[in-house]
Amino acid sequence: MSGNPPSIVLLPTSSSSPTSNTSVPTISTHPTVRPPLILHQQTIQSNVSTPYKSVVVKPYRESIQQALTTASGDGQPIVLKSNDYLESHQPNKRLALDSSDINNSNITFSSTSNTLSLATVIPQSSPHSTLRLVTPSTIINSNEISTIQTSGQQILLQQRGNLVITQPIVTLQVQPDPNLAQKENHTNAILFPTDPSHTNIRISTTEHLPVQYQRKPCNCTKSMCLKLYCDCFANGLNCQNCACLNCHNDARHEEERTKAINATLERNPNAFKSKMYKFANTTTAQPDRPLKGCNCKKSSCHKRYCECYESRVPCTNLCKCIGCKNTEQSVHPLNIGFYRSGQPKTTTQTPLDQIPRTGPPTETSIPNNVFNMEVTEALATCLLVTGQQCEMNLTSDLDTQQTILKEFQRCMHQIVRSALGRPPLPSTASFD
DNA sequence: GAGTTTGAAACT
DNA sequence: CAGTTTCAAACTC
Repeated sequence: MSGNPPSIVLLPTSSSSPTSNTSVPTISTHPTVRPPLILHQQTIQSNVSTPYKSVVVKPYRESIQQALTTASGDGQPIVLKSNDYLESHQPNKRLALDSSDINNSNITFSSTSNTLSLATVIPQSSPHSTLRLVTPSTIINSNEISTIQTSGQQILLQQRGNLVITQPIVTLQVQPDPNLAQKENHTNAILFPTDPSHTNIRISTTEHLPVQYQRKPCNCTKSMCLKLYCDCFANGLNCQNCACLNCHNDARHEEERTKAINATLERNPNAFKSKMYKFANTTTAQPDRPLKGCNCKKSSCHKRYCECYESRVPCTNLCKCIGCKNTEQSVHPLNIGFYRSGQPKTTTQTPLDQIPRTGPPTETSIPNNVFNMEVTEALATCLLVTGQQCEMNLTSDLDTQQTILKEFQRCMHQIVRSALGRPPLPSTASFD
């Protein structure tokens, strides 16, 4: 590690002042006693969809100790006290930092011997501190700029040890080393052999994610992926595993990328926001999620050329389309705003919650055609999403099964009540 | 896989 | 603001 004090360089982002000049503001942090880290954990929206790299965990206590030690800017090691409370190890827990963490200079990081760690101290009134490891100690290849790419956001460890956060939201997924799982269950104080193969960053894929959570690689040839033509860029993401040519939408062209972001925002302050977002039951524009109508002429808004159609939202009076067939009636309510970013679905609202009540109620019988393809697909979607949420919440297999079964039960009740024309039961589903 | 169509974004 | 051009994705064959 060089003699330079650690510093955090915050590049302008879409959520920071878009009109600020393009020079890079630098915020230096010099933690003295303990890393002045306050992280708030936030629920990750289910539109988190992009590939991320994961890191392998060292034993928890050791990693925290290393993080705290190396994070000390004044060279004084911070030693874990016996009464410091270590948050239980949650290997796949997703934590998010946002720009306020940076702006308040309450993020710190450690980098020494090519390792990167982040730890948090959660202030409490008691004399105990709660320590949370954000990233485990991770060996970084010092020969090149190393990047932890997470959900399209990234933390960039430059060779001098500066930390560049290029997006306001940074999510990190920490993947447990299967070899460690048993040891850590036994005790988190066992030292882990410093085998680099266990600590190198490795890339995981999103193949296990449902299709709607996967990001399609772009194929740009002329825009350098620095125009809104590029879907990656438009979504505020760096290109990754794309087939684009002459791509500048990556960490190596951060300066250009930042300029492009600023230029785009100057032209269109609503760039990088979901355009078609709407809540399922309202057409009211949300304050920072403007509705935008389509302008289709030939597709009848029934092709994916139409952004409304692709977003599975019916066209509204904001649209200027001609010959529109993408109406409230033609868009199945199960699909309304469900798949795309800015999902309206809350943890208590699923596609099945949106099933319209059909037909006149009969007391005990339901129509034969209740289980049509759409209902079946919606049911499958609910169960799939439930499973996905469990996965993201690190729910155990057993609990996942139970949760899915409960969701199935709830869906069946919902379907039957819908078929009988009865109001839906208040949903109590929660996957926190 | 190549060529065409489409509509959003960019440009004038 | 309107018209035109550029672009990348969707679509067709």
